[in-house]
Formats: sequence, C-alpha cells, structure tokens
Amino acid sequence: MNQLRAQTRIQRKNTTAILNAALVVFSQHGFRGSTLDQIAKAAGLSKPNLLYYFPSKEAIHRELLSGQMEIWLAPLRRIDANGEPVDEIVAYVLRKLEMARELPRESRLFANEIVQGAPRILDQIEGELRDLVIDKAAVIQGWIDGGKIAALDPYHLIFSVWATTQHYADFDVQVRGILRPDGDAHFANAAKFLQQFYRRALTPD
Amino acid sequence: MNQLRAQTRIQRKNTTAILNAALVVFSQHGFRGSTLDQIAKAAGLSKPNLLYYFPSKEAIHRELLSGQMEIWLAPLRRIDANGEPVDEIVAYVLRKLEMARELPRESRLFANEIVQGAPRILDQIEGELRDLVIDKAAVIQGWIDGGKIAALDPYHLIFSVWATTQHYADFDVQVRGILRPDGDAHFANAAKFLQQFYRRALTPD
DNA sequence: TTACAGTTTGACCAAATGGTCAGAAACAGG
DNA sequence: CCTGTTTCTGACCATTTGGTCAAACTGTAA
Repeated sequence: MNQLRAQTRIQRKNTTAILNAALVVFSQHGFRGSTLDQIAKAAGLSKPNLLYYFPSKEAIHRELLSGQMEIWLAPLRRIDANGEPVDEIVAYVLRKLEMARELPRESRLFANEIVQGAPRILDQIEGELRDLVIDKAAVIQGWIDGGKIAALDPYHLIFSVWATTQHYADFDVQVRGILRPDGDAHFANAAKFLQQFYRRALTPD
Repeated sequence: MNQLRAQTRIQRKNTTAILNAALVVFSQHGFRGSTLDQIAKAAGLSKPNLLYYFPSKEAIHRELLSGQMEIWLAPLRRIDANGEPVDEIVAYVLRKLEMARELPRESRLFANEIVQGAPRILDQIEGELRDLVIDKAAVIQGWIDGGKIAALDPYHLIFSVWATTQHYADFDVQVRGILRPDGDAHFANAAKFLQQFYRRALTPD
C-alpha cells in the first residue's frame, strides 16, 4: 500500500484495528469464508469505512500476511550456526511451540492459506522462506558433517519442526477434543515430549 | 441420507460422481469457499440435479466427511498390541505417510475442516476418534511400562505422527515450493527421514 | 470563524450463491 | 405402445457479498 508510514493518529489506530479484526476473522474462516461485514463489525467500523483505509478485501489479507511473515520466520532465523547444535535445534522447537501457543491465530492464518494452495503468498514461500530454509539447512548439514548431530535430512527435519509445533495451533480443536485439557495445560506436556523426542533423535551415537 | 443402499445404477453412479467432485472442490477451497456450481460442473451435472441427489450443500459435505472418517482412522486402528513395538509405530508412520501421498485431498478435506474449528465434525472427533486414540495410547503406555520403547507421552507421540505425515499433504504447496521436487520424488526422502527419526527416538537406551 | 483536508456513512448496485419448482425427458415394465 | 416412475433442467427467487458514491461530518490550523 502506501509505503509512507500512516500520518494521522486516527489512521494508525483504525488501520491496526482493521488488521487485528481481520486476523481474528481470516484465521477462523479463511479468505473466502470471511466477509467484510464480519471484519468491519469486529473492528467497530462501517464497511465503507474499511474500504476507505484498504482498497479491497484482498488488500487487507495481503497486508496481514506480509506483515506477519517476518514474525513468523524469526524463530528459524535465530538458529545460530555457532551454538551447540542439539541445543540450538531443541531451542528452535520450543520457540516454535511457544509461538503456536501465543499466536495461534497467526498460525491458522497461514495454515488456511497454505492448505488451500497458498494462492496469495506462493511467491513469498518460493522466495524469502525458501532462501531462509536453504540457508539453515546448510547450517544443519554442517553440523551433521561435523558429527555434532545424527545424520537426518535437514529439510525434512525442519519440516518436522513446523509440523509438530504448529499442529498445536492449527489443529487446536482436535487436540483439545482428545485431551480435554484444562486451559493450556497440555502445552507443558507437549514441550516436554518434543524436547525429549528431538534430543533423543538428534544426539549422535 | 437414505440408509437403504442406493437402488438404481444411475443413482449409484451419480451419487459417487457428486462425492468425488465434492472431494476435489471442498478439499481445495474449504466448505464456505466451495460453490454448488463448482461441484456440479466437476461432477458433470446441473446444479438442480445435484440437489436432486442431496438436499443441500452441507449434506454433501457431511456425507463426504463421515464416509472418509473410517478410511482415515484405519492406519491407527491397525497398530497391533502384540507386534514388535518400535516396528509397529514406525510402520504406522509409514502407512500414514503413504496415505498423505495417495490421498492428499482427503487429508486436506479434514485439515480445512479442523483448522476452521471443525464445526461439522467436532462430535466425531470427541467421539470415535478420541476413543480410538485413548485405546492406542494405552497400548503404547503398556510398551513403555514394559521397557520396550522410550518413555514418551503416548498422546503427543500420536499427535506427532499425524503432524509429520499429514504435513506432506496439507502443506504440499509449501513443501514443493521449498524442495522443488520432481513429482513425488521427495516422499522417498520423507519416508527415510521419518523412519530414522522415529526409530532413533523410540528405541530404548 | 473560516476553510479545507481528512473521516464517516446511508443508500445503492451488480454479481454470486444456495435453493426451489414446474414441467420436460428418459426409462422401465406390462 | 402405454403408463407410471425416475431423472433432469431452465427459469426463477431471496439473500449475501464485495464494492461504489455522493454527501455529511469532524478535526484542525490559520
């Protein structure tokens, strides 16, 4: 959109109100399942007023996704080639799990988009996400070559981290339907499980 | 709907044509993102004709989901308490991965539904799925108590299997966007990775 | 107070969508 | 060939939805 930062205080307030509302709505119903009326109501604005700040429904969605992308990639980015390999990966897993607990809507926003073929962010997946993964996979491969961790395909290892952690956000209702947890109590068990799981699998013989 | 099996040959043919078409459409766009026109076109029928065989869009969706549920649970059901523990779980993982490869649309059908809060199958999740998981978790716990596999929370272990395997169906575009595989070539690597991963993590010290 | 940019909205529109219905075809058995 | 049933469809309807627009309102700075 407008690359200049929002000028007015009102503009900034309403823009963020819209994006917050859109996050709630889009993450629960997906792009097509969400309506401008829902978002407007959640933001406490009228529909025409939404369209005063954003040119279209798709523009809101696009802005949301690209705004969240950096936050979403941060945990992977923090993997440090100079750290202790197993600790680095386990810490990454726990960071991702923490994000799944604290930002489940953000996770489901991406999940909805990707399950349906990522029509609106395919370029970002094939671009910056791919570049980052290639970079970190090389780091992990270096650790493998140095005998610091077990020889496991770095790409599929990264996929497994995404899958196992985001599962607790994306499939939240299923997890809760089966465990019937008290609030977020099950996240402690998930953290313990994942820690043991990855440590056992990664620690070289 | 009609519990009596479809009588006419025409009825059986068109009903399955509709359900096949609905699987394609619903799995790609989710419930709300799909239209009767899309399904009708994919099935090669007119929209009123769809509604001659099913009373509503939701009825088609419901029928699809409940029809697929058994198929979907089968791999977990096959875990054998009398088998060799690590082999049983690894075999389960590979079975699930095979399903993700061969039935990705079915996987995404459920993924779409669950990510959006499972409004139409919550009862089945809290019912037969939950019962089955409790049953198999007990089997796994038995193996742990007998020192046959490492002590890892059985419930979260099962979740991890779902997550890591279905990831290759549900997040297919993302996986492909990163790996740029030739066809389904990456599934062989995924299978190898998961096999090593689970075997290392589960084999007791 | 005035003037003007920034903000908000009611009313409206065209398209899409789930669903209905009367009647037309197609089919089957006698 | 006749007749009743099953199958199919064009036309139609009400509602929802993304989006427009002219006009009204508000804040603010001179």
